[in-house]
Amino acid sequence: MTIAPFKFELQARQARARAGIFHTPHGPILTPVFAPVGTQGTVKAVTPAQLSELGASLILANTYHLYLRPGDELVAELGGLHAFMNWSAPILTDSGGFQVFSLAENREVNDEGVTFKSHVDGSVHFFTPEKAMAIQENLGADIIMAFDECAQPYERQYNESAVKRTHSWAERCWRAKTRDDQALFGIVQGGVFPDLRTQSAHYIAGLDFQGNAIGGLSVGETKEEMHAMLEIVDPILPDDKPRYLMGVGTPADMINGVMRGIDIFDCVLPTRLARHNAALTRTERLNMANAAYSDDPGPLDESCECYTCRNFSRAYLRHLVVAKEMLSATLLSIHNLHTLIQLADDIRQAILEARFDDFAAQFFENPTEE
RNA sequence: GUGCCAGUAGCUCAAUGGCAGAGCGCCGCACUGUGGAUGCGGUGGUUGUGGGUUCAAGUCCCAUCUGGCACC
Repeated sequence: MTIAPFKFELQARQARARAGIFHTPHGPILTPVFAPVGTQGTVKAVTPAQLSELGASLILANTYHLYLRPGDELVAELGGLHAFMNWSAPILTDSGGFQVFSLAENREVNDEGVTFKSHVDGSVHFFTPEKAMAIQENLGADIIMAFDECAQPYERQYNESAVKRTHSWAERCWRAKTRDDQALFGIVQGGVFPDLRTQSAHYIAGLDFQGNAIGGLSVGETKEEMHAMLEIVDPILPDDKPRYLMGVGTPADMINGVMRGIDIFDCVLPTRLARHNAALTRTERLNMANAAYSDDPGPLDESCECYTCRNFSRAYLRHLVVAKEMLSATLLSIHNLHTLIQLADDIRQAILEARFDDFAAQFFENPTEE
């Protein structure tokens, strides 16, 4: 594995918070960054052109979903994921580990890999670390993820064997990787248990990935538990590699994450909530189905400069939501993504200008949804 | 005009003479490496109207109103 096109350049730091640039073959990622999720090769309800306008610099896609449909080999034949979905900026593919455990049925795990039934058609499949690498190489994202075992996302069991398996799989991913134009990130697991997280962070750090991720958080544990795990893991992971907190989160989660050394975030929340009628601001959620907005002529958020807030009233958005018009998902997705992307950018500027402490303090002064 | 059928929640409909309910809607909540999904909670009634029988009537009887159908 060579490291050729990838370089993480740290530009500024304040306490544990960092601002940097991660260079990839499809351009730089300015961190901290929020990555919209486009599981099936599309950020739902939003066009690539709209994503660009939002300032998205990195988006996610998913190995499990694209392998099942339309198939990674087809994507490769059609020129890879960037060409297929017409997105020329960086892409990260998740390995499918999480989905195998959260979506697939009848899974059976052993040290070799995972057998599972497709949630699409019930067909049976077998994933191994090597297979997850091969699929991700066919897809061709800039950042690819190690295949991990996310220990029963909704349980809180002390699962040391799952952590050890994740380590062995991480090493197999590292060995199986063949392309040098993709960065491979390892994933720290260990649930809410300090000793497992410590052990996992040391192991993953030792494999010298081009970036490191923290998985298995924000799956039902408390905020205190999540923060504690980040504080344990952070000093162990190499300082000169980007750190990615998988699946997180809300505006407050992002600030809390940056305070604990995180550089990259992704979350389905802004786009999922948009499809479920909610608008996100930095401090609250507005349920746009609420009758209270039926005659409200103002924008979603007075201080927001997104396309939706510049052009549409709350009353109109509420009408679209109640009438179940598709445009409601698009306009709310644009707003919600803007909220998080802009927040990441503001955090970055604050770090670069050495005022992130004040920024965070000011944020938490106001009541938030937490 | 005569006969038959039907009137129960905003809508479509349940309910042996025995606590008037469901689905949808409406109001609200949840959603964190995405199933445009789903789950949860709440609001909701002079049973068309007026009498009567009965311990007890949405239910049985009488009258009446409205709608539908059939026949003159």
